Amino acid sequence: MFNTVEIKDVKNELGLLIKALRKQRGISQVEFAKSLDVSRTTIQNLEMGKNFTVDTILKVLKELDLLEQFNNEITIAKDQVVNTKSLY
Amino acid sequence: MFNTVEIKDVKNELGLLIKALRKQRGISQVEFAKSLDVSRTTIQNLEMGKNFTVDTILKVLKELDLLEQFNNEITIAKDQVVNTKSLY
DNA sequence: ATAATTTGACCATTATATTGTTCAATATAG
DNA sequence: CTATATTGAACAATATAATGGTCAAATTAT
Repeated sequence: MFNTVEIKDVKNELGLLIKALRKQRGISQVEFAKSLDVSRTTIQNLEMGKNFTVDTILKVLKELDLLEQFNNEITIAKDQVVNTKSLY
Repeated sequence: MFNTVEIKDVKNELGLLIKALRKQRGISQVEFAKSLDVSRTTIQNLEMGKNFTVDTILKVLKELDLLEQFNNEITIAKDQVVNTKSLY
């Protein structure tokens, strides 16, 4: 009835997205790892849905030129929450 | 000239966003930590811009009822990349 | 004002992410 | 087809995130 998404599933989807973006650039895990200055094991775990740190995913976003956009979105979201005093 | 966003800055902004969302709910770090089944130290580090794992941030999103939406967005993004064969 | 709560900081221990490596299976190139 | 490159898996060692605790400063309530 209620389709509750599991954290495990989200990590799997996230891994598949990163893998797809990497393949889109036509580079191997080894090359990708080098450009992020992390080990291939880290990339592999990330793509296979294992747990990992925000540092790793942010390095990925930076390499894919998505870091600035991501930062803008969370900054805007933050400012909205901060500046919106509840009226009740 | 080029305003390059640092990973450190993004973690800071992310921490401030989580903190703002928690305050919006009017709950303390202790209460928030309990509802996520993590320690207060983890919440504090997260809010103070330290490094943390995706498991932690996904627990936050789940508690804030944002996990399903986040999952949808990355799934759609993934499918777009996978199904878009380059025409060149 | 004081009392109570919350938060930032620090510390030691435990849990686990990261690293570097090897190997077999798979995919890609020749 | 064969040769090469890539990937998934497993492992031990290292780095570091998570935990549980204390304390002082700051915030909030009374």
